[in-house]
Amino acid sequence: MSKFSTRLIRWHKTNGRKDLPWQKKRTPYKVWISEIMLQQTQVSTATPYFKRFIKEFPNVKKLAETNLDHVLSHWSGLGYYARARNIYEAAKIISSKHKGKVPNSLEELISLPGIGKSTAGAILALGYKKKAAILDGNVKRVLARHRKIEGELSLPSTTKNLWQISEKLLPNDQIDVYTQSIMDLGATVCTKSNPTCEHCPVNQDCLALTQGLVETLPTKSKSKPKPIKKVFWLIPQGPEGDLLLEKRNKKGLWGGLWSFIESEEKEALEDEFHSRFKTKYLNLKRLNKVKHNFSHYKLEAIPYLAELKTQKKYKNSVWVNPKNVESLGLPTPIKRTIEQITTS
DNA sequence: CAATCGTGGAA
DNA sequence: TTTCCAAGATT
Repeated sequence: MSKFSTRLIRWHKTNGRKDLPWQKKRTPYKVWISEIMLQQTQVSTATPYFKRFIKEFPNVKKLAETNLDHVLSHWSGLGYYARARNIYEAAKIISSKHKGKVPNSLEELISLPGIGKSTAGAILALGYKKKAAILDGNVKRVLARHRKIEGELSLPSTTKNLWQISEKLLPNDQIDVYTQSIMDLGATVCTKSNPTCEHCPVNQDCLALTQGLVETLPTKSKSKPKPIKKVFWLIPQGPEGDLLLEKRNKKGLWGGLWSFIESEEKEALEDEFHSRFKTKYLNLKRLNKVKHNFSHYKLEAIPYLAELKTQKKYKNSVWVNPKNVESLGLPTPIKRTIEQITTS
């Protein structure tokens, strides 16, 4: 039986994915952008975002020369917006300290914001064909099954163990093909549910398959119930129908994106309104409740449209035509609420 | 170490 | 309908 890596590389020639948008004219820059977009994100979701992003920011220089709002507008709807903030900050660092060239060492890559050990490994292996290990969700699942690693995935000890295995399996040649192959195997064969082990190139010595543990590995920790957060949104509307959005703090949820005035108490929201606008709204219209699931809590928002006689300028705020918000970085529930307004 | 940080699709 | 989780990093 040939080596694990040899079998994977061979399997990739006929079964691997080779036409993903970031695989065409592959460059370290494209590998970097795609790896960030694909963090905790499925290929089908990231694909249209990647195409748009590369078209707008074809290289590090273009990215470094723009502004954060512009970057966020191209990330709107993709989630985990710290990734966009970090990508922009990293681009400026690469531009100023690395002459616009994506670094090719593990230490330099990891020192950049948003790039951890796995993403750095992917950039090295796929972008520079340098021997480096990755450990994403796919690889964790493949290795946990193949080597029968029964510890909970969330435990640092398990992660450490899997890193060692991942590094030990690396081939000396065709590291780029191998890296792509093990990800493809996890994505298409060694899937979390209904894996097709009969098509697996390393099924001969897979301990999970031999011992009937494929369905139970990797071991996942039981998740806690998500709390529900209830908020009210206030949406000032000018006489022409424009809406007032305000920029959220750079840190935290939806950092740097445009959102509505928010409070957990409706009274506090009205107080906020009076202190800021020094006027009474003509009408207060309750819109449909908005439900949204985050990774760590559930949000229920009740939006109120507050019609104003005039629209003045306010700090960190912008009046926008609700039919023309494409250029703004908007969280998905905010975008949906605006659509609710335009179609009502 | 545990919590935080989005979203859409699959089951 | 609800739960789970997908090419993780940061604090």
